[in-house]
Amino acid sequence: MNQAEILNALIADNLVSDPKGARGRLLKEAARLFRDKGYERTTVRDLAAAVGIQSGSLFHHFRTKEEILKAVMVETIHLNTALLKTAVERAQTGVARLRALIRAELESINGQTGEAMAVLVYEWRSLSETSQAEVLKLRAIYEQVWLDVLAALKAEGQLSADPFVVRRMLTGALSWTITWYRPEGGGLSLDGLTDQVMAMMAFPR
Amino acid sequence: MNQAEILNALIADNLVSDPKGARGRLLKEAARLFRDKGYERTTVRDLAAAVGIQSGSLFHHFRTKEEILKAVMVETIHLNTALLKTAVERAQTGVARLRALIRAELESINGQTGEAMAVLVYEWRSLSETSQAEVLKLRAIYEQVWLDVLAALKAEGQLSADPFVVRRMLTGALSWTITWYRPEGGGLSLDGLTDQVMAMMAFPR
DNA sequence: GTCTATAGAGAGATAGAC
DNA sequence: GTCTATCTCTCTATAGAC
Repeated sequence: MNQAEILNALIADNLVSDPKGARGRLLKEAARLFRDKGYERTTVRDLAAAVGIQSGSLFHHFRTKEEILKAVMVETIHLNTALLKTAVERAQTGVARLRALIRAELESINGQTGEAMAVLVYEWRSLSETSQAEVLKLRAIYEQVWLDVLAALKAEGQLSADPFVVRRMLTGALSWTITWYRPEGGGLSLDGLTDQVMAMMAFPR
Repeated sequence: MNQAEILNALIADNLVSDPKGARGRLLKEAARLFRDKGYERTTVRDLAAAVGIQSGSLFHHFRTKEEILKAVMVETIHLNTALLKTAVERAQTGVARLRALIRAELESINGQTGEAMAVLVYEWRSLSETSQAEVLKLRAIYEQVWLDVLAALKAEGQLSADPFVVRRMLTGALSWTITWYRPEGGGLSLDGLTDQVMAMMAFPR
């Protein structure tokens, strides 16, 4: 399954909105605005204008502004969990699986769906506590993919640090790339960036 | 110079407000509130209540709410640059200097001044562009301390990845600890956490 | 499903008394 | 230097016409 096929399967299962529909288009624009200006500084008027309607019309699709934020986050996790699982299945060795995860997460953050991933990380506090709990449940599935790979590496003796700590450090390091890495810049490619991360990490020999 | 002496020297130079004075107390509370609720969700009424005055009285000390955010950031950089420089001066080898920097930054983030460091990282977008430029100049001094140590390590052949990329990855990884690391928890100490970061990193042998 | 119009709440900031 | 009182603006959300 390639990226487009994964997306289509998720749309068919109603886990992700069709980006061609009204809801999908709004969520895409919302993710971009939330990332650029932050959730609090983005007004419902901004959101409506981005899809060419009046602010009152938004509330036909979503009951509250916060519901939009939550939808962005939920759909982002569904999509990226699917992408992550596919990436890890293809790799054959422990180290290759780790590399595949790093590559996939860098792509999620800096690729087309990157706005939404950044929102997930940096707008967490703007979500109500009940919504946070809901999104956290979905996020746990995503995190488990990472932890399984890291725990296997540790068991093989390829990793000396604690898998939980390693994952958390990588979460911070990889999500932070959105603030400085510019894939268009011609300099470092996503593969090159992945190489750099792997080169930083210790694998006992 | 220990931590208290460094702070006193900065207060004497008017680079950091005395935490016993009105301005210093407000900035301390502001940092805590901005970290917990975010800058946008913290009202001037919240800020005033935290130091026991009415919201109108705030504007005798600061012209705008944003000026408070900027002051938090500026004083935080001054303090932590001084702490970082002191930490690196004490270490004797390249790897020891890197360890000292990691330890110092983890302490800045998770110690007493941690709220302010988190504000610096996560509320950046709330600062006006002109203020951003000003704070960025100060931040560059802090970053240069890191880059000098990493470049020396690279020259020694102790580091295979690019120093700029390594620093950025560490920025993300270390600042992210504020979201999950709980020093009081009894589990991992700051030294233990530093060990984990060092254990993750590759130093060619 | 989108429009216009607006309700209702809360925000940052100001003015003048003390 | 802090108070009370309040101005003005902007925000989210609602109501009802089309």
